[in-house]
Order: sequence, then C-alpha cells, then structure tokens
Amino acid sequence: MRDEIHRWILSSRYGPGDKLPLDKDIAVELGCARSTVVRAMQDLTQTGLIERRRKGGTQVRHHRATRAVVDIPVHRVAIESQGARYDHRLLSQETHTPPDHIAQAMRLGAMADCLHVRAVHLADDRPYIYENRWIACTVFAGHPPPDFTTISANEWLVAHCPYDDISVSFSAVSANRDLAETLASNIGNAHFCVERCTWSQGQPITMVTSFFHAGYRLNLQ
Amino acid sequence: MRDEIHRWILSSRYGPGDKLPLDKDIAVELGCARSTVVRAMQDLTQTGLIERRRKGGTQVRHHRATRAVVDIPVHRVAIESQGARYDHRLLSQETHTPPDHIAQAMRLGAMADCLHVRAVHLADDRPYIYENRWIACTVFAGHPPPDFTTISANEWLVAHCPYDDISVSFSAVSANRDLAETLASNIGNAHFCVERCTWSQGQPITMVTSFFHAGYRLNLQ
DNA sequence: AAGTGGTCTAGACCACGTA
DNA sequence: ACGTGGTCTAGACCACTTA
Repeated sequence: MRDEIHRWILSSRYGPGDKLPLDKDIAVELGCARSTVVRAMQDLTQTGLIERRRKGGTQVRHHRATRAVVDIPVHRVAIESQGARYDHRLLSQETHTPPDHIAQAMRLGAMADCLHVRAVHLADDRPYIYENRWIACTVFAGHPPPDFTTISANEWLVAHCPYDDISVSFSAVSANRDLAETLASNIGNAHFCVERCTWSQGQPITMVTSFFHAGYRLNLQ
Repeated sequence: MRDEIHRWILSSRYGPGDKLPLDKDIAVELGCARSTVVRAMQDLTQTGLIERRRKGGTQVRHHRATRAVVDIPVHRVAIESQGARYDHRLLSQETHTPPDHIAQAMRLGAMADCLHVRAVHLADDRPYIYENRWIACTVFAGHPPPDFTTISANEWLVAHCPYDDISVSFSAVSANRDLAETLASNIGNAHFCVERCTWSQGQPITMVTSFFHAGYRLNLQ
C-alpha cells in the first residue's frame, strides 16, 4: 500500500510546487487508512521529494535536492570486508588542550583537556587511512585511557561511547609532506577527507579527521 | 513516547551486540502500544544503531557505522543561499553514444544515444562547479532537447524528470589542465567530486560528474 | 480560531527466517 | 511450524501554523 501511494505521487501526476490533496482525501481516493497515507508521506519527506507543514498541507518540493544516506563503517570492518588484512599503527598519543578551532568545533569548554591520537590504518600493510583524532578526556571518567596500540581509538569509541549527535563534513585536500609520507602518497596528491564530531547528551566525545588513500571513492545508498 | 524509547535504549542499558527484549515486552515495560515501539525501533534502525530481523529479534549493532544524510541541492539554490549571484555557462552539447564505463554505470542498453552536456556554474562570476553530464535521449521523448544556455541541465532535469532510484559517490581528484582552466584553479589542486546516476522505473535518466571549486566542503546533517 | 499534519492506541493479519 | 518483526486499520487526541 505504501509503495502504491509512492507510485501514485511519483507518476508525474504532480510536479514541483504542486500542492497535494489532504491526507484524508488521498486515503479515501486510494481506499486506505489515513495513517497509512501519513506513513507513506513521511517516507517521501525523508527522501526529499515533498514538504509537509501543519495547516500548510503537502507540496512537491520546487527544487528537489539529491538526498542520500552515507554509511562510514568502522575502518577495520571496511578494510576486512574488502578481503584485505587489517592492521593499524599508533603514531602518537598525548594529552593536552586542543587548538581553538578544534575546541570550537567540539563545543568544548575553555581549557578542557583532550587526548590527541594519531594513527594509520593499514590494508594488507599498505596505508589506507590516516586518522587525526581528539578525544575529550571526560569520556575516560577518571580511568586511564586504554592502550590504543592494541585496539584503535576508532574501534574503542564505537564500542564504549555511543553518541546521539554527530556532525560530518567531506572535502578534498592536497597532501603536504607529512600526509604524503604517512599515506605513501606524493606531495600534492588529492586525498578524500572526512571530518566527524560526536556528542552524547550535549557532551563532546571526539573529533576526528580521516584522510583516505589516494584514489579512494565513497559510495552512498 | 518515541523519544522516551530512544533514551531508554541509548542510556547504555544495552551495549554493542546485546539482544533487546521483544517489541511487545518493551511495550509492556514502558506502558505503550507495540506499534509505538515498532516505530521507535525503525527510527533507530535507520540511524544505524540497531539491527532487526524477523524471528531473529533486535540487536544493538556490533560496529555502529557513522551514518548521516547528505543533501546536495540544485547548484543554483546552493549558490544563491550563500548570497552569491548565480550564473552558468554551457561549454558544449552534443548527441552521441557514451563511452563504455558511462553506459555501464547508467545501465544503458548498447548503442543508446545520450546528450553530452558540459557546463560551469558560477558564483559571483567565479567558477564554482564544473559539470560533466550524460542524459539518456529517451527522456526527451521525441521532443527536441531544451536550450541549456538559459536553464541549466541540472535544473531542467530536477523540474522535469523525477527519479526513484539514485546512486552517488564521492571522491577527491587532482586537477588536470582542463579542469584547472575551467575552475580557475591550478594543475594538481585537489577538487571534491560527486558522481550521480539517476533512474526512473528502471530507465536511466542521467549521469553527472560534478567537480567543485578548490576548498569546497560538503556538510552533512 | 480553525485546519492541517504528527503521534499514539489496540488490535488484526501478513511475511519472512529460523529451526 | 512457529516466532518475530512489518504493515495496516479506524479512531482519538495533540501541536503547530496560518489566516
């Protein structure tokens, strides 16, 4: 039934900017319950095809945005699912206060300490991702931080610090000398870069910048 | 109520890999209808926190992936919403059969003709996006293709060809001479690149590769 | 103030996967 | 074959937004 409603809307019966009938009228028209129409409409809202406003009704969006879900698995899982052998190497790990732009992005209080962790993730011993991470010390809750040489910070956080808010951005960067050496690339090469910040109940957890090996491509659903 | 269920699950009552109670038991525990629990669980499935299987029950995912929604508006809207003046320039437009890798990505039948359109989108007269697009000729349904000098192909397609299936990928590329000139960049500069393919009822509509100006950053929700 | 979508209920039946 | 989640119904009440 939901699919039928989706087809009913999509079959170019309505174009960009058009106002759709009331939910209850659509329900009558298609011979189903209003709640079914509501559910179908909420699906279409999520995919970005329509806009709904209380009292304002439902419209087909004038400029439908391309909307897709991006899924970035734990690095180890991503590498192993390609059939490659995973490994990682801790480059450095020190506790200090992060630079301003990091603290700002994390919405950190002034002078809050972070654990700064740099690591490389390897696929069949070849550099795959260079990870530059800041972890709010509050997440260790007094306990000493774990040994990130045996478990990557990426994986430890996924297992121990569930988040309820996240901010992500993508960009392309040219490798400087450091990045080129870490990723066995060349100075100036283009690298795909993901920046992530996570929070739990308003408290910052971590901010990580990941640089992928040259030629990496991220596929969405 | 849904939020209450979300909090109930998230409050570290259950960790990665843990099995959750049956929907109906949660409903009893929290004093609400099962359908409410189902809805809340479906939300959490979408955000990637849990996995549900008929007969298998509900589990907290072992390795929670970072999952976010990416929204790429029509280029004109993206540029204007930054307060910049939008313009675009058609670079070329010809009809012929696309190279194999394009036809394959579009799931095009052999020898199906496409309109090949190349254009630049400008923000305050500065190159913002270079767009390399293939449009399946079937979408024009016999009519002559519109004049893409007055309306960009991007915008025309959004207005006239709703899609129900899409594939997107992101990458970083180094500018070759052509790209550098088109985007007023420099050879070797890193550019963010989006590749999109859309279909309607199984029929290919368009495949587009968009190269963003150097320094571009895509933010997700 | 009124109209629209948003959420919830209590129940039914269905579809899928596992045993 | 059975147990679990998935979808649907018919109805109630609520929340927001616009007129």
